Amino acid sequence: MQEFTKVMKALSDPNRIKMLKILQYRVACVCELQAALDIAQPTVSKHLKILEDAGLVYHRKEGLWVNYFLSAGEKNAYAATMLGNLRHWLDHAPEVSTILAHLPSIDRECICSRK
Amino acid sequence: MQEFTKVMKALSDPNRIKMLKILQYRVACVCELQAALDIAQPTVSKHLKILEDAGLVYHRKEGLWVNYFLSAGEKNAYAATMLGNLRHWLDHAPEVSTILAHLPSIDRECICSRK
DNA sequence: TCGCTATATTACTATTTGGCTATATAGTGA
DNA sequence: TCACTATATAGCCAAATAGTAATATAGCGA
Repeated sequence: MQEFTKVMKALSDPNRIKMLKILQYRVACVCELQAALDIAQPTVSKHLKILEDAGLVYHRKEGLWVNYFLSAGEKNAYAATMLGNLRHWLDHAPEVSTILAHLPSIDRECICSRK
Repeated sequence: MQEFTKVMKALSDPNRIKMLKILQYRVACVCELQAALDIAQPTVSKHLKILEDAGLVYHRKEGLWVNYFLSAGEKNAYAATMLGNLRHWLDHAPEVSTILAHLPSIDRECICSRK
C-alpha cells in the first residue's frame, strides 16, 4: 500500500511532473533541471530524492555532475505503469510543453559557472 | 496539468484508497465507510469530497442516506485510467484485504442509530 | 595540496493536509 | 409542526510539505 501511495505522492507535485517529462526526452543533471524549472538548487535535489525513493528515476555520478535518468520501473511496479502512462500524458499541457520547447537551449556547459 | 495532479493527490492517502477499494465492490453510504475505516464521520465526508472533485466517485442522495458510487471516469480521463488500474491493484494489500473481509458484516441498518 | 564547482544536507518558514469536535443542514415520520 | 437522524460545514490543531538561504561534501584541475 505504501509502495503505491509513495508513487502517487511523488506524482502529485507539478514540479516533479515537469522533471519526469524532461527526463522522458533526455538525461539531465541537477543544474539543467534547475534552469528548466527556475527554482532553487536544493529544491531540485529534494524533489529528485522523492522521485528516486518512489522508483521513478535513478542517478549516476558522472565526474562532477550527477545525471538523472528516467527509471524503467524495476523497483516499483506502480512506478513502471505510471511512467508508461506519463509517456503519452501531459505532453500538450501548457506548463509542460513550454518547458520542453526550451529544453534544446538548456546545456550544462552554458548554465553552470564553468565559464 | 492540475486535472492530473488532482487525481494523484486524491490517490495519495491510504484512507481514500480504502474507500475506493470498498466502492469497487459495492455502493456505500457515509456511515458504512465510517464504520469500515474507523474514523470520524466528518473526516469521511472530507475525503469523499476530495475523491469526488477528482472525478473518482459520485454521490446520489437517497432519502436520508447519501450513497457513494465509484465513477466511470467520465469527468476526468486520468481518473478513468487510474480506476481501471485500481481494479486489480492492492486487492491483496493487508490494509485493504482486512477491510474487504469485514465488508459483508457492515450494514447501514445496523450501524446507524436507527435501532 | 588548494581552489573551484556541482550537488547534497541542514535549518528554517509558510502553506497544506488529515484528523478532530461542535454545529448546521436536510430529510423522515409522527 | 416537532423530534430525530444522516451527512455536510466550520473551526481548530498537529504533522507533513514545498520552498528558501546557508553550509557541507565530493570531484576536478592546477
